[in-house]
Amino acid sequence: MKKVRVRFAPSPTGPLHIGGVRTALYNYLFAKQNYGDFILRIEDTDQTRFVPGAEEYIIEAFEWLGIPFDEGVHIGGKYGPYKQSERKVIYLQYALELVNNGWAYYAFDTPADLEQRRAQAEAEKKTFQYDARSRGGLCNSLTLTPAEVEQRIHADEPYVIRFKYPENSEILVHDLIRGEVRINSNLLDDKVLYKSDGMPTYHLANIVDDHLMEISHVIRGEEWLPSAPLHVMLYQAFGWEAPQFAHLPLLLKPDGNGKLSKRDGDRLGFPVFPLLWKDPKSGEISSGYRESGYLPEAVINMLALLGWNPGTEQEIMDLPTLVSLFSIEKISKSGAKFDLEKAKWFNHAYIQMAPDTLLLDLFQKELQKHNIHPDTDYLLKIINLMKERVHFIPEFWEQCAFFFVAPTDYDEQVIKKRWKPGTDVHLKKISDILSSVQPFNKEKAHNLVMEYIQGTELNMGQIMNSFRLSLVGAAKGPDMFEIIDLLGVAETQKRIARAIETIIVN
RNA sequence: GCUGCAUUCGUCUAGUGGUUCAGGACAUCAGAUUCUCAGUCUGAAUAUCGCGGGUUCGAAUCCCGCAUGCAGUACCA
Repeated sequence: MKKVRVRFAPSPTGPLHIGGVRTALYNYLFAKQNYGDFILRIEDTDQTRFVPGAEEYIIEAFEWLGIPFDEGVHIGGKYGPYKQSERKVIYLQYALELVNNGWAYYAFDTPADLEQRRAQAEAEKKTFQYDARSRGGLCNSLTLTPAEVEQRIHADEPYVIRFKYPENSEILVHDLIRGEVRINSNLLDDKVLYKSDGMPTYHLANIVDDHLMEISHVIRGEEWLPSAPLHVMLYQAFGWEAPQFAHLPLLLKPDGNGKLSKRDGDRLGFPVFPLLWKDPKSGEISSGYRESGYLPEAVINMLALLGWNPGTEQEIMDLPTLVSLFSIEKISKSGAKFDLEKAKWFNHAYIQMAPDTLLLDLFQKELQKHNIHPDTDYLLKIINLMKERVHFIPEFWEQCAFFFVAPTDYDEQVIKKRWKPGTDVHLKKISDILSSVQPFNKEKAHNLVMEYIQGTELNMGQIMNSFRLSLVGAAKGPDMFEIIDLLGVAETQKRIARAIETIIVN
């Protein structure tokens, strides 16, 4: 059997969309399951859309995700180069081969000419299509004499090479996900294969490269399905064996039904890109999963299940597990909406499974942003106490800040509800009780404080919440005596004193 | 407009003619965890399988039509 070789082929026109990441992931899973190769090819045949930094972004994104390539622009390989602009020289000969054997032709119509045709057709409520019916009336090597064609080319007149569809023939695309898709060639237009700027279009380049790189399976987004017949015909025209095709369903926006777009993310509060991206032209910033505090394993797991599932009830799966369970047959046919809540749940689950050393590293980076550099042991204790409450890495700061900085202001709602005249007296007493526990022991302190509260005939919630307010600044956080244990009795007493001083009840 | 693809709980989905008046997960709601918030645990509610016709003893599952949604329709990928 032929070796499985798949490719992920983005064009460097901006940051990598999360849908693209999923496409790449499915390619990777399929390749690895079949002991095949996973290749990164850059499709930069449109020079006008080139965006600096995009290629580096793509590579960095996969590094962060932990999805390695076997061959690609950044690592080379036997089938290089892996960037289409560097393969420029090879495409013309293939385009010419098609012209010579009658599968393609030169066309000299200018964009303006065609635009006019389209406008005219529209005025007549018709649609213009460059196809078997219209090509006889246009300016190309089918209507011009060979001498005229040669003369135009010699005069450096701009031209394109178009594919010549056979008239009225049924084209069959076999798709691994959708089964057989049929379309009549009359409905298709003679696509440009080779542009007047000397570059191939996607259609030509992708067929030539896939063939030369011995790609066995083309797994790509559904948006390519309409041009799949062209690709099938191209393989036929070259006399090459076509790879197998699988067209993936789209990733949809959470509200409405459209395709998930760049705008949706920041509008609805989740990233659409793996890494933060700053547009080099506009300076516009789009958030990334990495910077938003997602763990790459969680992103992969969540993405894998958006459009595929193993058919069992298992939801938490790491990369190796996904590799072993993946199958193209189980990919669903319809689009999947991104679900922020589920993503949150996955990330929380992965934070629970993450090794302390990783969490420590991530936590330290968060703290560095606030110029705080605490002791490692102290951090590890906080991580163990707090990790089950965090969904995203930045919460290690948002929810744990009070372990490093004493509160300066106190939640008004809580003051109003819990801080009554006399509260200060009780807190001072608790402060004294804490001093009496030598050495400090959280169970013992807990018992003594509870005993005291019972003696006061006061509601425990009242006292404990004002106490909490003094240490945390709000009515949230883990067990009070765990906090005291970490903060230390001296710091606790300082905070109590400060709260009493600051909070004055009328 | 034309062409193609799709259509099961709010969301992701299981299900491939019969122990399914449809199972799981997220979200939601309730209870528990005797300071808070979060988390966790337990439980509950939620889909007549887009609609209409067939085929069959029997259909979410097969066929046809319709509706809706999405994609494509560039010298972009």
